[in-house]
Amino acid sequence: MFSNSSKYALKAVLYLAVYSSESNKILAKNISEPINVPQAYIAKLLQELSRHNIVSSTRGPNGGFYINAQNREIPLIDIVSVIDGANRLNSCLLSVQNCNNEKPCPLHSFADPFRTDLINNLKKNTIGDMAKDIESGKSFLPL
Amino acid sequence: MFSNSSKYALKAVLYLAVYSSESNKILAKNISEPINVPQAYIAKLLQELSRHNIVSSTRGPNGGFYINAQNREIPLIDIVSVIDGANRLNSCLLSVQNCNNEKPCPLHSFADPFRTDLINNLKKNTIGDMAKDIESGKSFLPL
DNA sequence: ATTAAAACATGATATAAGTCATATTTAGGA
DNA sequence: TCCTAAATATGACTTATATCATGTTTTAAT
Repeated sequence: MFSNSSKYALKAVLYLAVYSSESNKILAKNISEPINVPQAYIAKLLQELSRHNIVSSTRGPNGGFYINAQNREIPLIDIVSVIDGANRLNSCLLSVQNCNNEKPCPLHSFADPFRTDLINNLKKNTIGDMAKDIESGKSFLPL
Repeated sequence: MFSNSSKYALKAVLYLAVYSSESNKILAKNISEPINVPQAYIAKLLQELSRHNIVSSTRGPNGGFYINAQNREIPLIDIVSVIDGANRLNSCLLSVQNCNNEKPCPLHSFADPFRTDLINNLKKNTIGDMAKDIESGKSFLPL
């Protein structure tokens, strides 16, 4: 579904959304441990997200990564799109070229409502929305 | 979601279910073209499925692969399990260890009902069921 | 029996995904 | 202004997945 990289990126961004701010930046190496992802790897992913203005960062002493008000409004789908490419989620379960409701592959009816709904949720829900869920105890971040 | 190998395997099995029989075996190289999969690769996958009694085969002249009545009753999930392993479908969207309804990850509610549904469908529907759908024009096999 | 056609088994190669390491650039504080 | 802490950029390495190739065994027909 998602690549490992996207999963890591989502976790890291949500961690930042909950625990960081403009006045409380977090180092890549300090994100690594709580979300259980190798630090060099998460650093690389955060750099990529930073380049696309999905997370914020400053270099030098007291620098680090953080989520600002503007980042908070970004929908989750953008994270996945940057890391995995925009159309990874669009392909049919059997990777049949023109699989659609008119000419469905044999598994189309099992999967299509699922994927459509998932994509809509990823478009609708922002980083900030998810952070609120975590803060209110509706959902949990590992570990 | 599925690996390419599983997708190929599913396509090949469904192709056999529609076009083969005990008296009409099909060569690996003749499956390759209609389902758009390299022939050496599909041969390997069919051998694996044959070892697990999901497809039938006989060697020698007039041999080939085919689906018999017993194979026809096998649920689709078995194909995926043999190729991808049993628990690939079970993991949460973020690969959070103990993600469940009590302690859901932030994306749990987006994905869980659908994954459950997909798995149930793969368990419930057999190779024969899918073949019927194709034969009755309810669904289509590439190309 | 001999031969040929096919699956079967095994391993080699290629490509992509994931992980790690190092050097460079930027920014703040002494 | 100089030093240090951090992100950034780049590339090397590792592992998993996908693909290809070759030799071996089984089966049926002659």
